[in-house]
Amino acid sequence: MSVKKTLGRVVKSTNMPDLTKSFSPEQLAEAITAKRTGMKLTLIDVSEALSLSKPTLIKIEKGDINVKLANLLKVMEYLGLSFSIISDEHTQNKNTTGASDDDWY
Amino acid sequence: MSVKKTLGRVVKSTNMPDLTKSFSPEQLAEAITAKRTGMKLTLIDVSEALSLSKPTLIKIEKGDINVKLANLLKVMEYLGLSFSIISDEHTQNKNTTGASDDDWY
DNA sequence: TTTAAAAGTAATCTAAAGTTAACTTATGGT
DNA sequence: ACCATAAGTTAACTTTAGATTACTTTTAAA
Repeated sequence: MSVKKTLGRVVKSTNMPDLTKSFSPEQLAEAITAKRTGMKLTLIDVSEALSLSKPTLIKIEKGDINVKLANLLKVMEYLGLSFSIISDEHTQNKNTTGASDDDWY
Repeated sequence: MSVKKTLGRVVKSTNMPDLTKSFSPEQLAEAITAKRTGMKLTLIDVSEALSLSKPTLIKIEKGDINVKLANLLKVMEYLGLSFSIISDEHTQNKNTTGASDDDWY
């Protein structure tokens, strides 16, 4: 249930977030905590597995952005989380020079 | 052209990134540089606008993950970029306790 | 309601990210 | 070729995120 298919390919499930909507650092923190607890892991579990201190993990899960990107990525990768990039507006200066390979941003 | 439709709904255009695909730090760096140059901004422009040093900006645009998350977010926000979160696998431990509000991760 | 485990906080110290400033190497225009 | 501007590098110094340790608080079983 709740998994919609289109032409045999999974497109969306009701419990999935809208990937076109940008996430705030707080939401990212919430997602990390939720994923970790969902996997029944304690902070110490993650701490030992990644050689990161508990205070640092707590900062990350509190949404504190004064952390090293490398540490955040380590945690996300360990928990099976990744990110995608969104270019906020669609009001770009559509260049005169024809569309190149990666002119979406 | 290049816009594929499935059951009448736009799914993808070649110039748009697949938001369901996770981005690597290198790709993020590329996107930042591309967006900045597309906006005709120099590193010094951004540096002065955000009170960030040039070496730090270069680290960010080189894909160096040993940077403060806060600095990366500052740059992204200034350029109109944001991120969304992806839960990598579909092999979650579908909890016995019924699906809650945000159990997608 | 104890009690143990997990979460969270605080202080100190160290490793490293960030700044500044000067320099070198592209890049593009005239 | 020349010149100006942007990009990138390097070194010395400053700032701060992260580790450690110990402590406090919360949570949830027994």
